[in-house]
Amino acid sequence: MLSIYNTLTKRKEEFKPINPASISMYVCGPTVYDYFHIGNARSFIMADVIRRYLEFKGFSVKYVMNLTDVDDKIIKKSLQEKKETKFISENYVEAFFEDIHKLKIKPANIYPKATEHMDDIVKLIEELEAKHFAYNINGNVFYDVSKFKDYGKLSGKKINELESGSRIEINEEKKNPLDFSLWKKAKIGEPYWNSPWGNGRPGWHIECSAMSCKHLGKTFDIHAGGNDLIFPHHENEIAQSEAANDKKFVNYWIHFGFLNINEEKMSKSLGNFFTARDILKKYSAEAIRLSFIQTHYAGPLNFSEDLLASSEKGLEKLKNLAVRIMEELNTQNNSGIIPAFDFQYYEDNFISAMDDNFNSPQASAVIFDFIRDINRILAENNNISNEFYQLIKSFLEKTAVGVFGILDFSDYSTLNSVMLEDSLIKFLVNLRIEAKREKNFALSDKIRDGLKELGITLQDSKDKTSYKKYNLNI
RNA sequence: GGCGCUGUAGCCAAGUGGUCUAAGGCGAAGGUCUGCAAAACCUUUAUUCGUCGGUUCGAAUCCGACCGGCGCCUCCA
Repeated sequence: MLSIYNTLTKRKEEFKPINPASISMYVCGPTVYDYFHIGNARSFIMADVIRRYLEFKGFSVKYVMNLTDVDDKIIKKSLQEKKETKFISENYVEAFFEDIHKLKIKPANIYPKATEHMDDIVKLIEELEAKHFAYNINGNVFYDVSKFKDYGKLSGKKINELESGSRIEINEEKKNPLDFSLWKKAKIGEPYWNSPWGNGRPGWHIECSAMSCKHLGKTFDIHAGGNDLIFPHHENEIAQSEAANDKKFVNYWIHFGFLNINEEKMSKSLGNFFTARDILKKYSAEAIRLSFIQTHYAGPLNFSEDLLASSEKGLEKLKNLAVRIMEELNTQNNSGIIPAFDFQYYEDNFISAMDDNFNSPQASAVIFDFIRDINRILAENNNISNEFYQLIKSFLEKTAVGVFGILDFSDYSTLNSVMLEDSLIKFLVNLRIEAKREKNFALSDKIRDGLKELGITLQDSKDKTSYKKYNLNI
């Protein structure tokens, strides 16, 4: 049974999909005014892991991630760089797709853009206006928070307490300081769209209500995003959607913890800001993913180069086993033994960890236990049948490859191929074996060191020499 | 001021009433194997879970106080 911690109820709840044949999941995507940072990457990767696990469980998932391409920050950037907003947003949309591809994030089914849903947005605001949840002041339309009686139910905030917080900027036009913009009147030089209230653009929250409803329906299963979106963004989405539709907006709210640098929130102003793009220049996507997977999604994550380096090392174990499997599977051995090994035990443990609110750190521990125990079996037995290697592979295919995305067997599939490069390596390896036989260790070491410089590592075992090519992804 | 999260080995990090004399990764030490390496395996590395009390047959896990760290309430994943 899969249980999920729901921010709305502050409890772990059994996951009951509206329609088990197709789970509806919406994740808040980026505002495309810059390359996304490593904190964004954490949310995107953990949402990806959740999505992959739901698919592992046999669900089909309709996964929607919005791209916010109308926004103050985009306008600001366009003024700074003296380029059209459309140019800025398109540029960073492209960069976004490049980065998530590099991070091995499965693409969403739909990436709706705000600029392509203006009709839906305008229609939603009109509905809110007709139901008296919205008011128009000189072309600026606001949501009247006082009309929505459940306001604050997600974030646990109360309207009167928020007002006394006094950190809210007073806007003369608003009836209540907490009221938020649904439609902003265009200023000179800003991009605008036509509407019943004049030329303008949508407020920040309305696009998500409009687009999620359009693509997933008035009520859908899962809505996920970073912790800081709980208030006001998600709170306001609920207010808009439920006021307009008279239906519960979302069944399960999932929120991701922050990524901190030196125990502090990463932010541009603190100067501890890293884009995913920059991190990817130095560390593999798999190491980034494993670093995140080894911390629970809801808690804070202390990010550092040490963390990535330690994940990179941990990954070696997994890769070494994968290489070995692929080598063995390239030989024909169907007559060997099949050692006793309870694959089901590991799979059951993996599932029960992930079923418990996606406890990926525990599930990753199951994979590492599996690797250790399999390596022991491989060390203790000779002449193992390919069938056994196939079973190992299929466990890893389901877990490390399928759910976590930290391994890709296709990286190793050409390892023992008949390609020229491999033939040459084999030739040198055989030359070295001859040298070793003649106790000419100076020559054998020279060959090994020479290959090492080219990124090829040799490993001797009792009866043969295998090799490993680094930088396979590059 | 309001709301919420958090403090577990050298580092990262699960576990939230008994199977915990506490998983997993990194690091460190020793060993097996090897011409030497590498890889892999084995052993060791927290009698203890911020501090002090309480509840309980039993607590890292519940309650209270205290000390420390962080976040949200304003754009933010």
